This record gives sequence, C-alpha cells and structure tokens, in this order.
Amino acid sequence: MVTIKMVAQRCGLSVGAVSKALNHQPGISPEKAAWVRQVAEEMRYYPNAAARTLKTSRSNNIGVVFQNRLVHEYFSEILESIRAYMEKRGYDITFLNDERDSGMSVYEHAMQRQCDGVLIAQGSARADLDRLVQSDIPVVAIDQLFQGRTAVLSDNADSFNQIIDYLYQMGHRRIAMIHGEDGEVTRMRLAGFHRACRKWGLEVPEEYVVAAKFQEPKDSGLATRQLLALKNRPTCILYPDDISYLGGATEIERQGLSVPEDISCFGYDGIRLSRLLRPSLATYRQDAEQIGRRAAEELLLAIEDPKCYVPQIVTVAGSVQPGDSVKDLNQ
Amino acid sequence: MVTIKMVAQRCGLSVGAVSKALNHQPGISPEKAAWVRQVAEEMRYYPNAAARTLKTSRSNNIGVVFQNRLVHEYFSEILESIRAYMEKRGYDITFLNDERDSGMSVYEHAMQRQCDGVLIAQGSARADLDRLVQSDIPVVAIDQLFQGRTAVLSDNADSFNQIIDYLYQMGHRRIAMIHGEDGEVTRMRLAGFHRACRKWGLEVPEEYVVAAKFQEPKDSGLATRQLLALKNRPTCILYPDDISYLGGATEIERQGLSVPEDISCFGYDGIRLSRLLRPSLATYRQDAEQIGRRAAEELLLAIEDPKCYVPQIVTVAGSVQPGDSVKDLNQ
DNA sequence: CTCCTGAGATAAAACGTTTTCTACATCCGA
DNA sequence: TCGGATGTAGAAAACGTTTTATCTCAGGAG
Repeated sequence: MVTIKMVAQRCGLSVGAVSKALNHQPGISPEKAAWVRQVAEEMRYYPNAAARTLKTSRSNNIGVVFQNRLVHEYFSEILESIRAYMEKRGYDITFLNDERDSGMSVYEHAMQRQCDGVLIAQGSARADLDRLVQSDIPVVAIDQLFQGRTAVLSDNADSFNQIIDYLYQMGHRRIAMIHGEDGEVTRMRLAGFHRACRKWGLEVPEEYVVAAKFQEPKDSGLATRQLLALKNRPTCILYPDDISYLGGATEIERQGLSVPEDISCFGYDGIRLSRLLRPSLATYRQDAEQIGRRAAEELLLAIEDPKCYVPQIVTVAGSVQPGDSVKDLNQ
Repeated sequence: MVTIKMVAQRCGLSVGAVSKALNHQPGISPEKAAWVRQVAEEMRYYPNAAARTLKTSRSNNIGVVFQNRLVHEYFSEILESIRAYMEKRGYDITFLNDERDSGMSVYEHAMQRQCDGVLIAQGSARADLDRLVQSDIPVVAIDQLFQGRTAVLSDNADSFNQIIDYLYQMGHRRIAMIHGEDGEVTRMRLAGFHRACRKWGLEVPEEYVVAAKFQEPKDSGLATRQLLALKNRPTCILYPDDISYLGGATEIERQGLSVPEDISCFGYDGIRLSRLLRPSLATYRQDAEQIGRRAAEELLLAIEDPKCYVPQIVTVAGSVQPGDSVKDLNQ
C-alpha cells in the first residue's frame, strides 16, 4: 500500500500539503498541486478508504438491503442498474443484512459501516427497517412506501389502465385478476384494475379477484384452477408476475385447455423470458433499469444535500408488451 | 454513534481495558470483562468498522467481482448463496467494479477497501484481473481457472457423462451439441461430451458441434437452424444453457417442427423456470447454491490462514433433471 | 527601514480502534 | 519484613487520513 506519507516524502512536502493538493483545496499553489497530483498518479496512490471514512465519516459506500429476492429477474435487473449507476458516481455498494448473529439491526449495521445512504428493495421485515427509516441516514425505497421517504416504483395503478385498454381492444370483457401479497403495490394495482374496468363499463364479479403470492407458480396454479372452475369463466387472467403465469399455464394445460385458444393470459414484469415463450407472453414491462437508476439518483441527491432534499414518490412508466398469450376476440 | 470511549466512561475504565474485554483478550479480570460486555450490549455499542479496519487492516468485508451477469439466474443463485453464507460468518460483501472513472484496477479497488478476500465470478476482462490474481489477496474464482488459485465449478466434464448416459438410455444415438464461448468451461464440456459419446460408441460428425454464445437465444436459434438443415439430422440437441434452449425452441417451432416429437432438446443449468416450461425442459442442474457456498468456504479458509492454505480445484456435483423435452425413442 | 498582510507551507490534533508498554497492587516465598 | 512474581489496569502510540491552527517568508505600504 502506498500511503499519502510516501507521496509527501517523494514530493518533499508535508502530508497536509499533499492532502490539499489531492482534494483540490486552497492553501497550496496551483502549479505545485497539479504536480503533486501527477506524482500521486504515477505512484498509483489511492487514499485508504478506512482512514478517510474514519476522518470524514463519509464512506462512499451505500448499503442495499435486498433479502433473498436476488433470484427474481426483476430485482436482479434493478440491482444491476443500481450497481452500474453507483459505480459511475464513485460509490461502492454493500449488502446490508438483517439476519446477523449479533443482534445488530439494519440500522446499526449501516451505522457501523458508515453507509452514506441505504436503498431498500424488499418487502417484509418492516419492524427491523423502521429504525433505519426513522433515522437520519438517507434512504430510498423501491416498490415500497415509507413515511417521509422517497419511493421509486412503477405506476402500478396506471399500468392497469394500459393493460385493460389493451385487453378491451382485443375484445375481452370478462377479465380476472390474480394478485400478490398485500402491500402498497398490490393495493395500487387492485385500485387501478377496478378503476380501469369501471372506465370501460366492465363488471368485475368478486370471484374474479383472487389472492396468491408473488413469484409462486404453485400458488398461481391454484388460483387459476379456482378461476377455471367458475361457471362464468373469464376470458383472460391477469397474473401478478411472469413467473406466476407459468404456474397458471401449467394448470390450464392440465385441465386440457390451451393458451390462448381457450383462455388468454397476461403477465407482469416483462422479464426477458416472456418474449421467448411460446406462445409469447403478453405482459406489462416494468422498466427495471430505469427504476434502479432513478432510485440511485434520488439517493445521491439526498446524500449530497440532506437539508434541501425533499422526499417524493417517483413513478416510472412501463408499457404493455403485446404477445400471443392474449387472443384477439374480435376476429 | 456510541463509541468505545463512552462505554469506557460509563464503566469507569480506560478505553484499552474495554477493548480487551470486548475482544476477549487477557489483561482484564474475567468477571469485569463479562460485565463490560454486558454494558456494551445494553448501550448498543458496535465498533466502528472504519476505525477497526484502519487499525487491524482487516475489514470483514469481501469483494465480489461480478460484471453484468447478475441477471442470469444461475449467477444470481450463486451470489445469493455467497451472501447468505458470508453473512452468517460475519462478513459483508461489496461489489468490486473495474470500470471506475478513476483508472483504478480491481486490485487497487480491493486494496483501497482493504477487502479480506475476493470472489471472482465472471469471465472476461482477464487482463484487469491478472494483477489481482497475482497479488497476495486471497482469491477464489468461480467457473474459471487461475494459476495457483482455487476454483469452484461444476464437474463440467462428468456432467456430460451423465447427460449422454441419460440420452442413450432414452434411445438417442445422434446427439448434437451447441456450446458457448471458448473458455475452460466450454473446453471441459466439449471434452466430456466427446468422451461420453465414445464410451457408448456414438459417432459425432463434425457438423454436430456448433458454436454459439452463452445466454443468447438468438445465437442458439441460428445454431439450431444450422443443425436442423443437416441431411442427417440429430435426434437431440444439447444447449449451453436453459435460456439458449428457448431460442432454439423458437427456431424449431418456426420450422414447423415440435419438441420433443420431432426433435429432443436438453438444457444446462436447471434454472427454476426449466421445470415450469411446457414441455418441461430436461436439463443438467448445476448446484448453484452449493457452488456459491463452497467458494465462500474456501475463501474464508484462505483468509484465515493464508500460509497453510493450499489452492485446489473444487468440483461440485450436479445432476440430470429429466423432462419432457427429451423423447423416449424406445417406445 | 519597519510593519503589516497574506499566501504558501508545516505541524499537530483528531477520527475510533487495537496493542504495546508501563505502572501499580497484591500475594507468596524466603 | 522484604523482594520478586503475577495479574490487572491505565497511558500512549499507531493506523492513514483530513483539517485547523500555526509558522515563515515575501512583498507592499507607510
């Protein structure tokens, strides 16, 4: 490790002078400063992160709490987007885990590592997060709303406006919805769904709305069976995510039916795979890349000027991705 | 932030004494030490990571270099497994990026952050990694071989032993293989494929082996078209990964053929999705969870006793996951 | 010629730990 | 009773920075 002391020695200057030069601070002549910077670069000097953090209490490190949702493509994309953006801005990212043996909370973990800010991209464990959210560490949440904190998410309500528009134009009038666990996202989606249906004058029998879990093909399979058993069967089923659709499709086939001939299906997320399936999956594509980037941007704003930062709810537009899983009933 | 000084003050002891108590070091009476620890816990004291790192030059932080493969389920699973294990062992993980604006290499980045060790889980950018690999930072690589460094990967050669056994028993004699980019993994797989075919006396015409890229449906689609155009068409096609299979399946359907009636297909990886497809995908399931865990274990061994650690190549067993995409030709 | 000003540089403190070195009792054996 | 172990505690240095306060030395004004 080459330290600032070595650079100072080589330059024949004091440590303080070198520090000023490297940080572009006054108190050293511009020419000498430039020279020092050049020498430092040649020596491949990079300031020790720990020392700098200790002194300045800024770590250039942001924490991400992610739970185990890493394996869902939608979240992976978000994380990748965050990573790429933060990297460009000179920040590292560290996973913040709650389940440590030591009874450390996420908040304490973040404090201990002196994270400049934290991104929350998970649903459960609210209790543990509260402490963090109420602290004065800058926080931005994804797909989740916290009092007084910025949240970034798809326009879940409006998405159903687009979706129902699309389905209506395809001639669908009996549309059922399988939704995920309760939470802001689900509530927004349900509201959007009902509003959009009302707009077109579509009736939504109570039994057309059935609960399942996100990303659980088995659950959505069960829900699908329920819907298929109805006397007045829907012509189209909306799934809470693309993976759930796969569970539904399995069930549909098991009943001797086929997509989209006997029943149409519509996903959510628009993971890469949806386009590769046969029939290709009509779905609502969430712009994960954008969601991640916006979240990162907001967090940096909050970090750089906490006093002036005003929290807000940022919605990111997605779009209907047409596909063969929805039959055109007009023909 | 509650510091050790506050704890010392509260206990009426010196900072040094408290430090010894907390770290279970001699030089303080056991009873008093226990009491100090209790007080510290009550005060919710957690040692400042930066200060500790600065002093001890151990960060309890390990670097992971991951490129943009985050969005591939196989790698996501590995990462998640690593994360879970490291967390249990009290380590945090930080992404190490090469592409920083500052001309910092991965090595310098790891040094700057004082990473106790680094996990490499990517393919390209060898040049940049060399410096890291040749340093004396503990390193473990996944799916990649470095001179004198531990590598963890599936038994790519033996996997084809199992795969060909399975296919042979299903009556297949003409088996084609689409493989990914050149590299250890691909080389091992090709060798294993040829060896297994020889074992069963299967002839492998040159045109049965065609190159594509990993995780690129379009590429594998092209390769598939090539294979389908052969006079002596194979009865089964092996794909470099499950996602590539999807590209192949699209092409097969486009030609008016169907899986598995006209041609059987076999994937690689065994991502969750493979079981949800219809027809379900026969594939080789890599034990990503185990791969991640073993890599993490090895890295910690290397960290804890660098002198005694001996690098090795760790192969993790996977298994054939049968599926409907392979037709039983015996019937 | 002296005094003041201000720029440019240094010295030193501080951040929160760990660790080494030193000091002080206490206890035991002679 | 005294000297030397022994065990417990404190003081202080160090890790590599940043930052504040202090110093030095020109140069210009009076």
